[in-house]
Amino acid sequence: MKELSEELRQEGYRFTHQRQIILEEVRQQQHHPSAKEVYDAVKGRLPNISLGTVYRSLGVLVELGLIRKVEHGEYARFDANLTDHHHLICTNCDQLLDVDAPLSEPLNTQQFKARGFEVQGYKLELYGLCPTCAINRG
Amino acid sequence: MKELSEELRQEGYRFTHQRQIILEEVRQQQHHPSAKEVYDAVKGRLPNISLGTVYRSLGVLVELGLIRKVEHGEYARFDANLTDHHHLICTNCDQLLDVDAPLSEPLNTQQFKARGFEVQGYKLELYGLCPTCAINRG
DNA sequence: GTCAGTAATAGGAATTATTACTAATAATGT
DNA sequence: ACATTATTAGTAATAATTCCTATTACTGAC
Repeated sequence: MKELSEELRQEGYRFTHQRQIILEEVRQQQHHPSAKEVYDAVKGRLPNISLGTVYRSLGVLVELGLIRKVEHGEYARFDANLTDHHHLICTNCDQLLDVDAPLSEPLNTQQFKARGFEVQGYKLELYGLCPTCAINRG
Repeated sequence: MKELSEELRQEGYRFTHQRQIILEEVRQQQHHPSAKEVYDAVKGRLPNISLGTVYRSLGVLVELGLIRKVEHGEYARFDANLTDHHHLICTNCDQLLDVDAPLSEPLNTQQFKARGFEVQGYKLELYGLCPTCAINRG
């Protein structure tokens, strides 16, 4: 895996301590943290970090493709899991979970060509019960 | 199709003039209007309508399943097209368009059961070029 | 139709995620 | 080390959405 410093410099960005810590903290969180949650986590290591810096850094990291931004509900969440996976929003407990498996049959994006659409990618969001709620509710 | 008044009463809501007009206006818009755009359109017919009423009514209509809420970007958009369809966000012109065709091969939601997920539904968002931009950019 | 009960509304204030602004700081190339 | 300039901390501004309250107007019962 390429170094963060290299990735940043390649795009004309500077490699700062804040950006390194922020990326580390997003990678450490099991769930998908919001900007505020990243901010709180980083504050333990950089007490003077500002929320604006967190937002800006997260934006840069998304742009570099080092993390993914998941827009759901009232605030954005950030995801350092770059493997091909989908998200499930539990209709019972409202958690956002990784479904660590791509589709068993990859989506054929060519099927939309006949209608004039040139599909480059897609985002699949699943709704239903997470494993815990599925057991508890039968 | 069941009447709006009946749908509302069935869930304990009242049938108001505002709610009827709001539903009509969302149905009339070709694109996917934001709450503010619905508000502006309704204001032509009900000059004293308040933005809060629009938000509350849209929420009720979503709850009744008469319209769909599409969360994308900085504000929510509303969609009265209830047919099985997906949305494409054009990476060139940033428009949100209907792709009036479900998948040629329906998504098999059972494939996630082995991992403990009880999938009830899904939302597919496509990224790429809309027909107009696809032609202009080759 | 009239009336009482109460959900819904208009209008405006409050909330809150995110972005913008600015002087001070620190990463970078030489 | 030094000059350049992107980045930061701190704070103010923005904007979508929700909340609050007195007033209005649906609704069901008579």
